[in-house]
Amino acid sequence: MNKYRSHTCGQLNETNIGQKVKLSGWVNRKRDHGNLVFIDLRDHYGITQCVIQNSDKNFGVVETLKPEYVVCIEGNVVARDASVINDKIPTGKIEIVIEDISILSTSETLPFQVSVEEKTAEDLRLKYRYLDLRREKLQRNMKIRDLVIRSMRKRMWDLGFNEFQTPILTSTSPEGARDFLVPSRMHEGKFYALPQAPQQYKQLSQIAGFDNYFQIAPCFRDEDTRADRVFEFYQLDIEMSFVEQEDIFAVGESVIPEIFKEFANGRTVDPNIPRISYDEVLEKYGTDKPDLRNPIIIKDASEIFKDSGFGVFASAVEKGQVVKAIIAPASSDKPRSWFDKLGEFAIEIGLKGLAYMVFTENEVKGPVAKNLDQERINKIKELCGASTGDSIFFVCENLEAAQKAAGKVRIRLGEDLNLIDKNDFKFCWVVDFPFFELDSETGTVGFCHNPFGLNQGGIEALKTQDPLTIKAYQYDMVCNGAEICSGGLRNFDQEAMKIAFAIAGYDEETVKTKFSALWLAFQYGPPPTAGCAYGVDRIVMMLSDEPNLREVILFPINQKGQDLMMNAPIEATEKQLRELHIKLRR
RNA sequence: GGGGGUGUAGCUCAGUUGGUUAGAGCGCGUGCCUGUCACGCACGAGGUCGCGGGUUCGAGCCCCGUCACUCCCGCCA
Repeated sequence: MNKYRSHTCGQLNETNIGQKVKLSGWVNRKRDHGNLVFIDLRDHYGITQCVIQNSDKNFGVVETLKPEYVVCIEGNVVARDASVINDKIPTGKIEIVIEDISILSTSETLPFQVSVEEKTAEDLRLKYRYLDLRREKLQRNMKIRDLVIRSMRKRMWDLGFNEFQTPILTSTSPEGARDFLVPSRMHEGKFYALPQAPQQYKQLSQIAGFDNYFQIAPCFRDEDTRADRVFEFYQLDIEMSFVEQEDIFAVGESVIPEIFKEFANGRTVDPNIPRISYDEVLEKYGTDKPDLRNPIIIKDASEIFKDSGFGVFASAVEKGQVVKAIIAPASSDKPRSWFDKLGEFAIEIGLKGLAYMVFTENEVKGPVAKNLDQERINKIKELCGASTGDSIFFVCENLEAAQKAAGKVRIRLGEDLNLIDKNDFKFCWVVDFPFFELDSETGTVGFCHNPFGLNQGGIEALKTQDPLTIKAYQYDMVCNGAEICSGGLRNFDQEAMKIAFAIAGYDEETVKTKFSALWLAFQYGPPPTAGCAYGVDRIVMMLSDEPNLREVILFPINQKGQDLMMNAPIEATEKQLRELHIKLRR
């Protein structure tokens, strides 16, 4: 028995009755009955009730205890009388009769209660994060985080992958997010960058011949935060050699959905993981990260409205716009106000309004139906698979805007009509992302994703096709409407790269300097490689059923990127700045 | 950079149409209580109503400005 404990606070049960034990932990609660005091002693593992009578020599000490004092208690494990058994905790059948107690440390009055799971202001929780972490929910979440990461590593190792650590102090990368820069002391005027991802390193590891690489890799991006986006986060980063797209999928599918199953805790995991093209998800779900739990599928009704009596849509279609139809199952009995609210929602998301028709028992109601002949109404009904009791909403815009808006309406209807099973996980791979995209500000063509990605159709496509129609071997894994993985096959043909970079507006010299390491390495026998990266924090967030990343990160920053506990960021001293050759502009 | 929400006791919140001394639960303090487990009972302390200005006989409440936190858009290959 060590000085502090023989058992933990979650360990003792009937089998220990009669034993003399030693426990250490925090005073979760004290219930003082005057001549009888109960202490709920808490540690990471659980809570054990300790009791003392006024006849005992230590009674006075126990009476002075306050919440969150740390104490060491020695005593006998005794059975609780049947009438006072606590079924809520595993140790509820026994209690410790205190024979000796020492106070290891004391606590001031708390800024918020640890033993009560009550809503607490975010900044207060973050300032006293170590107190917040003592609470049951965060203890549980951090435990899940550990187990998930442990499971990831084990599964990757079992598949024959090696984990390597890539540098944190590295070089800035020209494309992508804003970098965090670290000034160099030894090289005046030069800066390191923290990695947005180990992208180039992992490709170089494959050029180095390490066939299967993975890493639980820290990544840093200096972009505004969100509930599901923070400055620093972890990826399960993967790169493989001599593989095709399906090989990457096979690895992902034998790791990620399996981990979801492992931590499902009563929830279900759909074993079917469809591959859906980028074009198709936009058409059917109006987003590149569809929530497949939502059964609504968007349909294109442009042809039906062409030359129809519904003038607004007919003329819009004539001008090249499209009409998207979104079915709202079993909604015909919704009050007028429900339809009005959806109209307001439509305006919020930038639409002029939301047309709809309602299929009731005897008639078709709603603003669209009045101006449409029966044949067209039937066609729409058939198109959407609608029947009596359903309604259909219509969005009319140019293609991209219509898809996006219809996607938002689809999500809204899914929530409103309670169509989503919150206890289910549904995955899919979104494949065939575009290789190039039009920069909305400059109007020029640029890379859609990794500039070293492989395009479909090879050099031939690069030379002959309209760049914006070229697809990439680029894919995302999506779960319940959240992107949890992104990856692609890599280009390893330097000739093709030159052409691709030229289309994106880079001359060879620029590529050579900006991506010097990869560019040089590609001259020395690069293998075909592919990879992807899974968002570890997001996966833990989903498995913990939390809406915010801060709930699954040990010491998170706030929305403004400050660590309220450590007080970061903070001004540097004159000496530090001098050493770093930095002069502040005031 | 833009939009929404919130800000009242240590914590979570209520506060009516602008009207007396701003309330509740928890926590905290004191006392009582031998079977509680969110113990109970009694008493008590505790307030720059985020901050600044304005309207008014009178502002927690109305108006203007500002700050903090949070959610979203932009941004995030």
